[in-house]
Amino acid sequence: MSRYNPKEIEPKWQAAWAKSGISKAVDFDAKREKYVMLTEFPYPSGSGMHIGHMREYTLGDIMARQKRMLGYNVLFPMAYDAFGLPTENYAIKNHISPQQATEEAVANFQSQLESMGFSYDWSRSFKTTDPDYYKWTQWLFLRFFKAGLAYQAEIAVNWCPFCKTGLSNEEVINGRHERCDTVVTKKLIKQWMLRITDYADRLIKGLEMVDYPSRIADQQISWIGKSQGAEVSFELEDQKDLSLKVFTTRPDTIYGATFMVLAPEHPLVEQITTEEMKAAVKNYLETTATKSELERQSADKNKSGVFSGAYALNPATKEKIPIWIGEYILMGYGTGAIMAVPGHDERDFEFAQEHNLPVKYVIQPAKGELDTSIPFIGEGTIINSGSQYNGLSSSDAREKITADLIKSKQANERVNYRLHDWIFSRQRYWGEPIPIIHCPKHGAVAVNDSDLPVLLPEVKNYQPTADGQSPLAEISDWVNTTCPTCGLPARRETDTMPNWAGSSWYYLRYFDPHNSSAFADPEKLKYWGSVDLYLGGMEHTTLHLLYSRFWHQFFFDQGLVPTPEPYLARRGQGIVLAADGTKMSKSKGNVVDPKEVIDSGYGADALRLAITFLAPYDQTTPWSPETLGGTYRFLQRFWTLVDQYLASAPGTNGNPELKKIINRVAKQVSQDLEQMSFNTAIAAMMEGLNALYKLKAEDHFKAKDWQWALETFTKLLSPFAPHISEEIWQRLGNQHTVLLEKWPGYEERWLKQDTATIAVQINGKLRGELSLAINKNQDEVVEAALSDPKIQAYLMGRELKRIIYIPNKLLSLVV
RNA sequence: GCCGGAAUGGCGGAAUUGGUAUACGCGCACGACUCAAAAUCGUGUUCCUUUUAGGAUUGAGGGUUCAAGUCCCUCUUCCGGCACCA
Repeated sequence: MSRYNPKEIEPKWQAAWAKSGISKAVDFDAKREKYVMLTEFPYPSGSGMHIGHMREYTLGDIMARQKRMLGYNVLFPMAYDAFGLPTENYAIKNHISPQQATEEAVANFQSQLESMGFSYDWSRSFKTTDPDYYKWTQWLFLRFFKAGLAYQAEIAVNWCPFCKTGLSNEEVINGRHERCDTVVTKKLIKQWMLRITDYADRLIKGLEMVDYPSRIADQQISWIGKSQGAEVSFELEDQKDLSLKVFTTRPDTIYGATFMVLAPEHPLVEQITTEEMKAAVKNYLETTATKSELERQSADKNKSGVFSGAYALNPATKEKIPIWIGEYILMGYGTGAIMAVPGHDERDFEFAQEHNLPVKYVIQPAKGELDTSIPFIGEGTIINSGSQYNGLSSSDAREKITADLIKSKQANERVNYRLHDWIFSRQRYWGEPIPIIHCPKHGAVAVNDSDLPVLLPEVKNYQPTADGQSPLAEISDWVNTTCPTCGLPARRETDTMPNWAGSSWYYLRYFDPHNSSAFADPEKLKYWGSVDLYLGGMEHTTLHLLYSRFWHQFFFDQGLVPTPEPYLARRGQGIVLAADGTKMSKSKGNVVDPKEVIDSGYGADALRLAITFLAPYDQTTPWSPETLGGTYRFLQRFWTLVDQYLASAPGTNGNPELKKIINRVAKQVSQDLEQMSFNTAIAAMMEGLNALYKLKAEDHFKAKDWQWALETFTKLLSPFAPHISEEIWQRLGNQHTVLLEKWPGYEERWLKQDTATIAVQINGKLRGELSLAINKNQDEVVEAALSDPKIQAYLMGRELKRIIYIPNKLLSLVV
């Protein structure tokens, strides 16, 4: 009798698999179908990974392993996304270099991943910080630059005072930097930008050709925030040479525009403010400027404002309307100015009340009275708007008024996006240098492709500076260079790329990780194509996932990749919370370290099963150590059953029950894996094992199919718990690995039952059960039911009105 | 406020898409083994009652149907995303 001891068998098989290279993907393999399975590559931070991170990797590993058994040429790689703020901040805190911090973290991550037994093709691994890799990140950036999609602009960016760097909109969550939780301020700096807004429509449309869950697609669509409307010009009363452009989705309400509001940062504020109002406006601008983004958003949505003293002319009514300045108008959206229609917009209504401005209603609800104590937001019938529009429905009026304004050249159709261009520079050390040289004569010039990579110099001092300059600016022998165009002295760009740069194209590098003459060989790009299944966190939906789709679509347009979308299917796993239902975090001390679980004796297999069995993969669930006990017991029970079998004499009898049990499990597990219903697949195996135990208690391994049954069960278990499966497979007398065995099919003939349990309902209530031979017809079943004394009692003296029979399942009698 | 998702035993969760609600696991109870405990094995476990039986039950209320966790209407709560976006 042997004991199940994961500590002994797991390291043994991990070493054996590494040696035999069973996880290697084969380029251009013609024999088998290919399958590209990706899980997001991790950011190697100092604190290591907890079991929550392992959920994604475990699920990916199960899928990859099963696809191999189904005969696919599986590409299942892993790499490290090592540039970026957390590593750098960690290095600063611990007084080590980011290079060293990265190396240590990667070593730790690697050993964590290996201890889980994941079947990655490690020969395709890399770090985004490898010069061989970021050479191509820089090269790809220059494609954007040469296509005019990377440009410099001086804008007020989100500035993290802790990390001392500018951030993209996507990195600011509730007014805070998503990496360090510091409240973000605004700072005016010259930034590199990527024109992601050029791809806004494509990013929405592209979702139609991929299989993403609706919550992911919806989130991207609402982040892009497309809205259709018109840009209307308002003339200024005293300065006829100037006009004020506003964006509106409701041109039908233009007759109700009784004032205008500009964002405090609007460029026209200074020009239009009258002498008398100068002091008040100046005062107002100063107060709003000191507020952080968070304060400005959360200050009870107040409707503060100041009158500029100037007036505009409403193009529809030709009336003179006052121009105000208010912080509820955002410079970053539309034109940074609005026509205020207090009768039909809640915010404008509040502003009008606050500052005693007139309210005019131009739409009447189709039903009921107009309530003039609140704004009316809905659709209805036009009133007070000139004879050509009055009486029209508001939607018809919207079209007609827009058309008329366009005809008189007072408006244009316009589509607005909430998405902004991607702020792409960081004033930090630990990132890819932006491969640009600033020449006094030629401006920003691309580094020659042949001079790539622009190596990140190793320096002693890499702390961020408060003045908005990257620490690279202080390294004069690196900064000073010559212009690639004219050879005159010039300066290197000192900003670096955000950590989203390297991750925007890494999946392409897996296809050809060691190529030194191209980011990937076009033939390999063609062979591997797109990622078939991409598993990752929901938190990346509007960050990495959106960014990398944008890069890919641009590459497609440039002819660099053969596919229009990078990821054919995306699935997002749910978060594993701590046992108390809160988020696992190092500061709370509730993090569960996979290594500790493994070393405590449960082993990787039981942990893999527990993570998977916990709940549906896409559901956020608290971790439960008790589940781990359950999955360990399950493995142990399987081990013991095999052990008992090996100690028994070879069987000779036939027993179809074995065929039935195993076929049932094979069917359930196969179907569940197809639908990624991992938890029920494990439940099916547990049920199967229970049934095997019951059978064993009856026949004591006398049946001759036990060898086949146990082997098949091992195959089914192997994607989930590979170590124990491999060990048992060998103990059952097999020489070669179980991991490349053919995935077990199932035969329907074994799944057929010879008796059916038929539920009998009377007036919708369950009143009895009949155990009958299968496929009886309705009359036979009714007859059987009527002869059942229990059912007779219920039918006594009542008339049978209706009979509904669902074959082999249910008989419903209505009396 | 808007857009998604969810609510099922003491707990995590099943339910072939309208057909026997509570699979599987945890926990708990009892029993076996043991000097004892742990481990292991076996049995039971939705709730209520007047317990050879009956009744109720999938967040609440209504509806459709022979039949509803599943479909329709109204509402509550929770989670995620967006949010002064004109």
